[in-house]
Amino acid sequence: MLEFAILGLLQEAPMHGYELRKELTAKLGAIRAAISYGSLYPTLRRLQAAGWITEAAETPATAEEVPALTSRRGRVVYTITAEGKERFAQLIAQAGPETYDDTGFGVHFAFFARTDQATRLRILEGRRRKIEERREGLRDVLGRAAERLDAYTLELQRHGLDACEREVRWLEELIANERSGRAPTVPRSGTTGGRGENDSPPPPGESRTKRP
Amino acid sequence: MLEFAILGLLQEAPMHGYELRKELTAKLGAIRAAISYGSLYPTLRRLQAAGWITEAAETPATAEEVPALTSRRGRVVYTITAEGKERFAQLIAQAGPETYDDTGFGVHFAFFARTDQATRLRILEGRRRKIEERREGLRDVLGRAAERLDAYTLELQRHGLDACEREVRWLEELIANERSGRAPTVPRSGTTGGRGENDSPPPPGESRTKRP
DNA sequence: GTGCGATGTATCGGTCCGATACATCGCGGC
DNA sequence: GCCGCGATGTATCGGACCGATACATCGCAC
Repeated sequence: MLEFAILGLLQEAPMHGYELRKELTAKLGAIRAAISYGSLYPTLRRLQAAGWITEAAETPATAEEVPALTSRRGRVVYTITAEGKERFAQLIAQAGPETYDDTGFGVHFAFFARTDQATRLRILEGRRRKIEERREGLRDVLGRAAERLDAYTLELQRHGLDACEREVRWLEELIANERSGRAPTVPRSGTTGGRGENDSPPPPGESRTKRP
Repeated sequence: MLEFAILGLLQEAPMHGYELRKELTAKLGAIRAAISYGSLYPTLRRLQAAGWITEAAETPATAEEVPALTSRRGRVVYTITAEGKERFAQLIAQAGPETYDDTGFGVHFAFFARTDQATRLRILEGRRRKIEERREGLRDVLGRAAERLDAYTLELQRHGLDACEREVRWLEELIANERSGRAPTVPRSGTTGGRGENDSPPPPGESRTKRP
């Protein structure tokens, strides 16, 4: 999962670890807490060993300009390689069962702009199927085993069931949009925040790269 | 987390591993997938080593009745000890930061029937605070960094923001109920499933033990 | 009689987290 | 002038948990 996210992000621009974590947090903030350095750095090491990324000490501006007096601990900038891009494409193509769990789906969705439409559709439908199964499980428990459980546990299941139904509806909208080639914008019913007129959806293009 | 859940469940009845997993899945189905044996068995080992639980080969009915012909691999039944109950109470009392993340909160909530009211309130408020923070983070990203992100990432954030707002409202209801001493039932607006008149909320008592 | 799904116990490698350590930089307050 | 403090930045270590895998029994349907 982390591997996938890193390869995805580094395609937008080379970055050093700290920056990577910040971007990752911004992009995935909806689905998981900030990722830990205890996972990030070893993963970067692993990706470098595999040849998907290269690491390079940051260039000290114009080299002569900066006096080596302070000798600041160089930031290590990571850049994705051609093999890394291939690897990313390959990871997108093979959507296994782990692609449909909460984290896996979220991460894949976050990089849908780099995913072809057929795969997007496949993933959305796989996720829907998975959530429908969870929903049925919760309905079963609430129906059959309700008397065995205390009021708090039941309330938890009801809340979970609610979330499932809501997500299925969300996915349905996204799937419908996907099929009709529209942008991934789901109509919101005023409940969200306040003003809701700042959307202006861009077309679902694949390109989104920072160019200096 | 697993330790907490196991100690909580074993207070309802002694169980063997497979059964434990099934009950755990039923009780926590709303918040996480089925737990893995790769975590369950080592954890049981650890709990036994610490003295919180005892393990015993299942008694073969009336001993003489059953012929040892088949010599079925005895199921190992785990029973919580007095120290284990103490440990559980202690784990409830000290609600650290990990009590408020998604999984931690869910597991604690599932055992609210064994938690005193003051602690319930504390945990609910801690969770609310945490979700409010996440919500603010998402609003920031959607407000400030919107133009940097693609349409899919934005849609993901919006969906997450929605979920946050919904959960905060849910928690508000639960907190209000808790303060007024009512049962943990949140009014549902028909959206859930179908019939919604089978509630009959029991009083929020602490007792819920299967007695044979 | 035989295959097959549920029941049941168990291990292993790998991913990820949380705590911790350490160093630099810029800024505001004293 | 200088001191602390929060942001920036890299890194490791132990432990929790997962997914795959292995292996054995039981009951039932075909």
